[in-house]
Amino acid sequence: MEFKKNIPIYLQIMDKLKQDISLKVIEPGGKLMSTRELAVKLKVNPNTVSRVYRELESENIVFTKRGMGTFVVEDENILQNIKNNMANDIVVKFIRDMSNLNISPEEAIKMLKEIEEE
Amino acid sequence: MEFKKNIPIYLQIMDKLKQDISLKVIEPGGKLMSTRELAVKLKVNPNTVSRVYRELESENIVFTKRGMGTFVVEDENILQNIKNNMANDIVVKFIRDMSNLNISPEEAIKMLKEIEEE
Amino acid sequence: MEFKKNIPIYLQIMDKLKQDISLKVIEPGGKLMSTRELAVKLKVNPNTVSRVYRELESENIVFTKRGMGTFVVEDENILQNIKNNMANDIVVKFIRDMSNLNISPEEAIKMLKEIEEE
Amino acid sequence: MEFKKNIPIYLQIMDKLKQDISLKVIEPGGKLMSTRELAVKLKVNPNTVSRVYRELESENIVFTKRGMGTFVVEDENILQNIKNNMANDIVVKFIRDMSNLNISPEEAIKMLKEIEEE
DNA sequence: GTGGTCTAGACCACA
DNA sequence: GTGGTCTAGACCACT
Repeated sequence: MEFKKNIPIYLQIMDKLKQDISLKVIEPGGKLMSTRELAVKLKVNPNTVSRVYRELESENIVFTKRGMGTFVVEDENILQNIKNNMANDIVVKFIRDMSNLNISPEEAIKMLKEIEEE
Repeated sequence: MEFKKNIPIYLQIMDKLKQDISLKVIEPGGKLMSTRELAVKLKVNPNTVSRVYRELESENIVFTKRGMGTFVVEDENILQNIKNNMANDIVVKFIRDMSNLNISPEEAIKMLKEIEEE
Repeated sequence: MEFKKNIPIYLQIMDKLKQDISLKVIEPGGKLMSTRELAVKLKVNPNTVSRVYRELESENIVFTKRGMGTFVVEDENILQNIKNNMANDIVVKFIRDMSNLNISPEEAIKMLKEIEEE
Repeated sequence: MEFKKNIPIYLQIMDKLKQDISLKVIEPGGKLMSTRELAVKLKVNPNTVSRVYRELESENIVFTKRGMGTFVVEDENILQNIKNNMANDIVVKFIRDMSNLNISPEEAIKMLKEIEEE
């Protein structure tokens, strides 16, 4: 995994994990890699992974069992919502950004189709 | 103008000015407010505005005449491009963000239309 | 290092670093001194060094790893080009300056040889 | 006459006048345009031209007769030297700049010839 | 400890 | 009055 320059690494890792969870690459209730293990794999500082897990926990996406590791929650609804919320946020932001440029949603959709075809 | 917390103020001012320029709120060849004037208006430090003007100049959107002020370039093509580039960046980022969530452009467009109707 | 009066300090530091990098006094991929460290050494404000690093980054000569420091790029081609560009700029300026005085390149070269022998 | 961006206008005008004087476009003892006249012609602020004349006077290249105007000195030696001094300064600076890049005068001359041929 | 940003306030050259 | 540079010192996010 390569990291983009202008976005905090911990956020990039968080997003990747959220994707994996929402797409069930990691099963509900499944165990995440240990912070140390993941840090080695991604070549980042263990503190950075710690922060990722801490933030995911505060979003109720994972939980920690002392001495056991970190696990994905089993509540299907929560998992269901992760993807929806992320997508919704992105779409809303997109509409706002375009309207700031005086570009209507219809025009925006037209641009989307054009760029998609390239 | 109120500033978001997570984005550097100078970038937010830059974006606002780019919008104003691309929408011709500020005429091609027109003069921007002086650094001090804009700083007072936005309640930021003159240095921050200075940086904005410097970066806009390095993007060839404005130019400065020593002791005279800072002006929008007169080249219509460049101005045309500002808006296009900004819009393009937004659309590309949108497609990328959605595809990271395993959402196809078609689905994305569907969501766009739904949210628009709300 | 002593600074000339008429040239911005940050430009003088930039040029010195470019020299050091192009002459491989600082290795490709190597780490620059931290902003604070260099600021102390040169007896300038950390902000001034910060600006130097920012501008070098915008010229793709160095890059920064968040919280880690600032590093010389590893692309040998880019490094090759720094020296060539700097030298080329100097030569072109020289020719232009001399021709403004109605001195042909041939005469210029003659003067060069004379002065060199002194 | 168009002005370069990074060099003070008054210096650019000074250099142009020195050239004209050293190349005898303006005769020894001849009269310069009035500050006002030159300012209009160059589309610059009269203060700027004033400064040019003041600096030229302090270099003993011109002198002012109250109510009469500004004139080029008649001393041929001084005029002779203007060109030589300017050229010499340029050559010395060139050698210094190149040696900073670890480029010997011989290599510098080779580059000069190459660029000249382009 | 690292760079990034920001404020406050100063001085300068230029027009 | 204009932008450009610099210092001093602070706070922040990231590693």
